[in-house]
Amino acid sequence: MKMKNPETPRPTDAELAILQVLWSCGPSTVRDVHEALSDQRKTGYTTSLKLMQIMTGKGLVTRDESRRTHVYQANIEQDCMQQKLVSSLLERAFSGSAKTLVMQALSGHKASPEELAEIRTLIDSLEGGSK
Amino acid sequence: MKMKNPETPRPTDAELAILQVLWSCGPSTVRDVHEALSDQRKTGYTTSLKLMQIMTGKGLVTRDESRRTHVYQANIEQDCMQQKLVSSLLERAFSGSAKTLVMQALSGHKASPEELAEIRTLIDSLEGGSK
DNA sequence: CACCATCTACGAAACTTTTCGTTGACACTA
DNA sequence: TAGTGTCAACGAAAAGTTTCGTAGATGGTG
Repeated sequence: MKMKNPETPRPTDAELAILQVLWSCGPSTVRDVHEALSDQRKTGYTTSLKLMQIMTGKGLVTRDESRRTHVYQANIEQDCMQQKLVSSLLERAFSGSAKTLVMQALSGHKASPEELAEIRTLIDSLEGGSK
Repeated sequence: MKMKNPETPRPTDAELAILQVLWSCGPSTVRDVHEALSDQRKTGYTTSLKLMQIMTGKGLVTRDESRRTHVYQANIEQDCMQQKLVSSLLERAFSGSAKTLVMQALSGHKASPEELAEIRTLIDSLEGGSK
């Protein structure tokens, strides 16, 4: 077991798909994850296994090896990773302008009136807090 | 010159950095782009050249070869690419929930009151339009 | 013209990502 | 206990990305 960067790296697409499963299903075996992804990804079991081993090395996930069938879990909160990914995209494609990113997200994808109301509430609190 | 996908692929990080320069500076030579990136990227001139040649093959950029020094320009609008990237992130990391993405973007990065007001105006128009 | 600077093209090396075949260990069961 | 099935580990192949060295062409200068 080797220690790497204290900060977890940006996951690749395939790795992110696995994290999504771990976030939504909680600690899971390779078999569980592979089955959960079987409709979106038509790759073999050992591919999922290999990815999860690599992710363990990167610190993206941890695993319980106490039993023969290892149980994996995400090593970073979903919120935290989402924050990382948004920040990264913001820097790489939006020159840091959160406004532009939000406008693109809202104008390109329909959100329900309820969701829009929630966002409005957040904006209210941000404005209020900064005053 | 070979035709590829009608749809431009998602650019890599290095490619996106080059697109940023082309968007902000307009049509540019390899030399121009390389110098513009010289403080963020400490790679050689031929690396930038190679990337831009690859991007030409992918359809991300086009070039004017009529003179010895080729002039490159982005083959996709900045808005359009931003839309693609946000959509991609939305699917890969947010299960399609624009609301969650927007909330993460706004709560993690401060936007000015003016920007918040603009976003609010957009929300207003979205609510009005959907009614 | 001969030299020098700049540019494109080509190819290869290093690295990362994605994929899977094979092997050996382990557990269950007939 | 012998057979069957599942699992982790390993290595390697395939594909994509990033980097640069070198070569050849071109244009300008003395």
